[in-house]
Amino acid sequence: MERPRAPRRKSVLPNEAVERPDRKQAILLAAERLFAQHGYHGVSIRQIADEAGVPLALVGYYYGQKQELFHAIFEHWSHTIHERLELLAQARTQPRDGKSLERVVRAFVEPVMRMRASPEGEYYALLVARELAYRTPEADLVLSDYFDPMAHAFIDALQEACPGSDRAQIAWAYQFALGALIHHMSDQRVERLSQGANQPCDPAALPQLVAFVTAGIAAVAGTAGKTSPDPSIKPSSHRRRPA
Amino acid sequence: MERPRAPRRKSVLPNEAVERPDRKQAILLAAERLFAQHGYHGVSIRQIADEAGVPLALVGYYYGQKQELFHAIFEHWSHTIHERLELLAQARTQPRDGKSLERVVRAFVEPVMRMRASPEGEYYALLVARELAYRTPEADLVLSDYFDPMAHAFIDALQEACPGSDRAQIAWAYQFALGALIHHMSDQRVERLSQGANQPCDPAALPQLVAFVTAGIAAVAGTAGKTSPDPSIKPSSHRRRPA
DNA sequence: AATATGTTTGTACGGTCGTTCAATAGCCTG
DNA sequence: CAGGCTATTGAACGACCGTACAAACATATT
Repeated sequence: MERPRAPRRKSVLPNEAVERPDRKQAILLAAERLFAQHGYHGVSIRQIADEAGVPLALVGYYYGQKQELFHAIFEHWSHTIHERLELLAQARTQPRDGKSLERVVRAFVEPVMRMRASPEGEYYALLVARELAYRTPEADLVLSDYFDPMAHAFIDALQEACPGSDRAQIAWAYQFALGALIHHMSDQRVERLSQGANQPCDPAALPQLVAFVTAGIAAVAGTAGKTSPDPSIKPSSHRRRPA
Repeated sequence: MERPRAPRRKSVLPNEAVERPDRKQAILLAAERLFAQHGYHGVSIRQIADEAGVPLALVGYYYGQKQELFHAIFEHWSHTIHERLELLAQARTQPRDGKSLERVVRAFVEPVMRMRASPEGEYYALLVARELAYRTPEADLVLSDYFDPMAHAFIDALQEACPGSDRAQIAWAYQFALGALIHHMSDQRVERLSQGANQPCDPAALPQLVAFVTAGIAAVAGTAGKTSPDPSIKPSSHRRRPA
């Protein structure tokens, strides 16, 4: 009855040098690339099989239904989420000072930017950016399984770094920050709009994004940009003050 | 040969009180809603026809190919882009002062937020948020036709409001700001993540988003948050300075 | 009444979709 | 060699897809 979902790859290894190509992973990579480029409904299993260079039926053999193949992509990258959480935990152990907020923001932004180094990471980032915007129950499931815990951890850390801030406000700020990050990952217009000055994958964008998000969150949290233990700066009201 | 694309609605009106429902617009509204919810490839023409309460063939009669129907949605809302550009032009006539940047940001954010008042506007905003992330040639065409001119106008205005700023940096900042806005329009997780405190359409989010984007752009532009003619605040270096 | 023009429909074509299944091939264990 | 297990394959199923078309209908003009 049950489909042999995850066939083990040679429990003992007699002649590993045969170098049989890993067709299962080839399917996953092809699916990742195509889903990222054209969306879930824009890609057929036949296209995925062709892209991976395997016969059609092999896709179903390894991953079952189309939706399970889609889910397997996120499962395959789930370790990156744990890495982000570890980095966040490290940032949280640092002593509270004026740079706490920026440290949390860096833990939020930098791992994602690093992912773009490899083409597969680029495709995965694009996939996340695309499917986060959907409101289907399927996407919602992936979201709550993989991304909601991380979001809560970041919101908590941001609130810690912005003393006296309201959690609801921080939740708004997190939404805006996530939007800036996600759209940066998927946007290609910046080259056109900057008249060729900016490249979509330019690493020079990282400090700009960190500065943008840090200042934005600080503004929403009602601080003047720096926080806590420095009493020489008073946030006056809780909106920035013009001249 | 030619398909009668836009049949005129009663050149003379003999008995207007017959109240024949506008089926053509019903199709457009249904397409808008379904495309926004499930994406272009996730919706069939038959679903659209059912949702609109018209027979299948009527969709093709009025709008031709599926892609033309999709394009018609953006054409239907193109007036909102002109309104945003007018609002921006108004903001640009104001005298240059410390609030110039915030005025431009408001012209950028407020019309979009107002669109959410009506359900159709909500769907259109969702549709834009979804299709902007795509990299298909079709989406790119819609983008460059309708949204690139507006983006250039806003980048110019932002640079004006941030004296001494680099246009390439402003282009990055615009990308981040657009991401924050777009994701705010399409996100529904904020209710979960704020533990019920924030509603997706809460008008209270507007000042938060304005504050976030204004401070973020100012930070990227290298100013301390306020700009120009006030010499009492010096931007020190071009990164915010911690305690 | 006859005609012209635009609107509405049922129906059907060829094609692609996701999924399934029986059959084959390779390999390790008896 | 026989057996059991996994991997692999081609072919086919029913369902749905986008599109087209000719007939029926309504309305205004001749």
